[in-house]
Amino acid sequence: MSGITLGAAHQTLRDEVTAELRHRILTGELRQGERLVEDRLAASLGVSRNPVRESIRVLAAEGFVQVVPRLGATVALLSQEEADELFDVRMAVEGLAARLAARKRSAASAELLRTVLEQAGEAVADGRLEQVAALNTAFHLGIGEAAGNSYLTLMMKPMVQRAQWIFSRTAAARAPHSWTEHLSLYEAIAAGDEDDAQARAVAHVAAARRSFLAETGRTATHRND
Amino acid sequence: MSGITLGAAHQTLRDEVTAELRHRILTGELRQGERLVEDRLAASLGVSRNPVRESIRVLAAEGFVQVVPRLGATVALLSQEEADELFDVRMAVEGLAARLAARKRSAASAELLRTVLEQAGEAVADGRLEQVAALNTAFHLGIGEAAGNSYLTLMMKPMVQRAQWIFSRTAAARAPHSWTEHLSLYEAIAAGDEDDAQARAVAHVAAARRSFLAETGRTATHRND
DNA sequence: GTTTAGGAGACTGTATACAAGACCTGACAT
DNA sequence: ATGTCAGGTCTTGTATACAGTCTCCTAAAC
Repeated sequence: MSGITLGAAHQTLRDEVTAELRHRILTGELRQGERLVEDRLAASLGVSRNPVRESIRVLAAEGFVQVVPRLGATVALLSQEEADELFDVRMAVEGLAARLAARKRSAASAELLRTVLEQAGEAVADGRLEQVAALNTAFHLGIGEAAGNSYLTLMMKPMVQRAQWIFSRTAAARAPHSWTEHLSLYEAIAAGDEDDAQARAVAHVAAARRSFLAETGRTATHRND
Repeated sequence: MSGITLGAAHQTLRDEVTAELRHRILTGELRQGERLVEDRLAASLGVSRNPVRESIRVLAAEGFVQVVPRLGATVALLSQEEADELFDVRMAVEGLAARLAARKRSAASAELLRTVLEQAGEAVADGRLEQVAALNTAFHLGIGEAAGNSYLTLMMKPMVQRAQWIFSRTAAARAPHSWTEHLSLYEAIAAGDEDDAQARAVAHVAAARRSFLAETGRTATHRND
């Protein structure tokens, strides 16, 4: 009955399947545009089609999968334009998250972010790229949590994962630089400086965008006036 | 085999069920915290449990439903705090949408928005409140479309519907005023003035928040510095 | 009177079965 | 050579069946 052996923190097969499929998409094991055939996935995961179907619906709502009735599901296509579009949204949303986090200044959240920063420092030093990516996601989501806005949190989870998806395609060369920015963003939040926190979050995403555009070798068609 | 008779634009029962459940939640026919028992819903809709289950997963990802493994699904609770939180997110996201829409200035989108404004004027005059609400949603989503950012569009759909959900609980007294704001927002977008468009969108949401807080009789604990 | 074991009922989670639509192939007609 | 039509195969959509878990009620024990 098994075949998946992941976190084991989940209580239902459905959740494991969702996590596993999301993982396969994020890591590129399932490539963009690839067809998701329920039978095959069910067999490869050792479950029936039902959990798979429900997972696919969730992933579709999160934007990782595109479903066309009666034609099936495919891994969403993430064109350069769509990837670029995501940065616009992230600047707005993560900027807000940073501002609210700075406003709230929760001690527990600060503690969490500090821990993530610490672990990330080690992971970067050791060159554990996969873990760096995971910690990056954790940091951004941690800010979302710190904002203390439940809907924002709900929205940010797929958004940040989607961003990670984009970056998994490009090299992690920017990682050290990125964590410097994270640190100063954390400090702005901990200091309670809303404007500074928002500005740093926006700048961080903007820097990521520039890096992304540079690595993918595209000239910015984006109007930046 | 039927029981639902809605738009008929859908191709699968699952989509109809999702739309119907969402509708029942938005209209309050399914009340907050109410348990969603799969058997009962399936029977009441004349379908089997499968489409219902998949719908519930989608609605959970959209934030309308809360699912606890093995305990079942309930209509999400929308506390005053959470409702208030939503306004923060909307200001950020809809502000961005308005800015991008102004940047893009698509003729087709302008046409759509104009049509919605026109119909809304009539609906308000005739006092067709339900249609006013639907047109309100259409207008906001139309701006999302006009922004030409696919991820933003994906995100805005549940967000705007959630906002409508909140307002369905309060009187529609603000409607005429709201549509005046919509008009000027449309004009700013059509004129291509990004800053103005964003500002008007943010102001519109802020006005809605004030109205909401006033109607629900809460003093703003929100720090507005 | 309070507490706790146990069992019936209700509901969710998962699997399997069946129905219907979409696609591909190849033969046949034009 | 192109088109199109029939049949078969593959896949999705929906229904049904079964297993496991939670809840709640009852009754016995202290």
